[in-house]
Amino acid sequence: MAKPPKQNSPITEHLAYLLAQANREINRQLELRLSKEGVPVEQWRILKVLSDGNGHSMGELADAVLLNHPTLTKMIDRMVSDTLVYRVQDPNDRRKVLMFISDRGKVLCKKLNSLAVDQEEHILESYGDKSTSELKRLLESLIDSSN
Amino acid sequence: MAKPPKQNSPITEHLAYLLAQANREINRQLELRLSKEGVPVEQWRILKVLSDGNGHSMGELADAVLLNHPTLTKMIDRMVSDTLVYRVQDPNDRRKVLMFISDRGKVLCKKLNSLAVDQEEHILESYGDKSTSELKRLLESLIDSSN
DNA sequence: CTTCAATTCTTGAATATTCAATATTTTCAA
DNA sequence: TTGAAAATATTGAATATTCAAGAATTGAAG
Repeated sequence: MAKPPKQNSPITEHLAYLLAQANREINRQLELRLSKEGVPVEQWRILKVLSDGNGHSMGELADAVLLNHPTLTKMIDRMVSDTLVYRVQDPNDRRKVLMFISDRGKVLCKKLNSLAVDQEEHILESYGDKSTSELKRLLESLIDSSN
Repeated sequence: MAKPPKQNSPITEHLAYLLAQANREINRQLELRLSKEGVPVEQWRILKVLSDGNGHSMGELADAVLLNHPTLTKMIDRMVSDTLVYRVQDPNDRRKVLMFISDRGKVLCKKLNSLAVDQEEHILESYGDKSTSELKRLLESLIDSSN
């Protein structure tokens, strides 16, 4: 018996495409809210990571906020100008720079957090509690299995 | 009774972050494979959409491949130089440009498809059949509910 | 018909990102 | 202890993306 003709799946069925599409849409919505404070999503991520009050090296930060090093350096330059964060040389390893959040940064971060929470709540409403937590679980496990 | 203190969820728990992280990782893997043919992911998407043989307008394409118009125009310029695609003015609406895939584009697209299929199979292996289809389902539904 | 608004695509300037190279410091082997 | 290799962050040039404006065409109201 002949093989069935291998139908060429449209791009919309690829996992990579669905992820890109969903990411784009959710990110667009988040951007929209954060733009109320004139802050790009990446800066919110940076502030959020630093808001534990500890110093974080640039490399650590770059991993955490999904930016590569040079891009992060330049974004941090802007944030330092805006006095949202500041640099301190790591006394234990002087190759490293430790980043800290400023008081002004903390205030801004709180505002941004509540804008972001707004969005999460909006998603919960339209998409459902159960779907959301299931989706999160699956995404975490996908990320795990990719390492 | 006092409310429990609202603990500030770390960024890694936000849906927007998980999506960005998963997208980044899967995209990185796909890029790696497609780089064997020296083609960026977006160009593969373009070729794949055009490989139905029909003409697609720039606006339609931009939506389909998740690029904004000027970025797409410039990428298409490159692909025209490489004779992978070509432009035809839409006879029914001369504001529009219809994009078509060339024979050379078709040949390349086939090679790229098999590289992409490799990746999907790799994901299926490490992540599982069931999780994958469930994740796809949830992503589709999230995208739906966002419109 | 004519005109004005809307649609579609492209262009050029401003901005952002990336790659490769550099500077500094640490690590570790000889 | 010295010197080479690795790790960390930044810089500058090359590249890519985005925003705002422009050109061409269509649609539609008066």
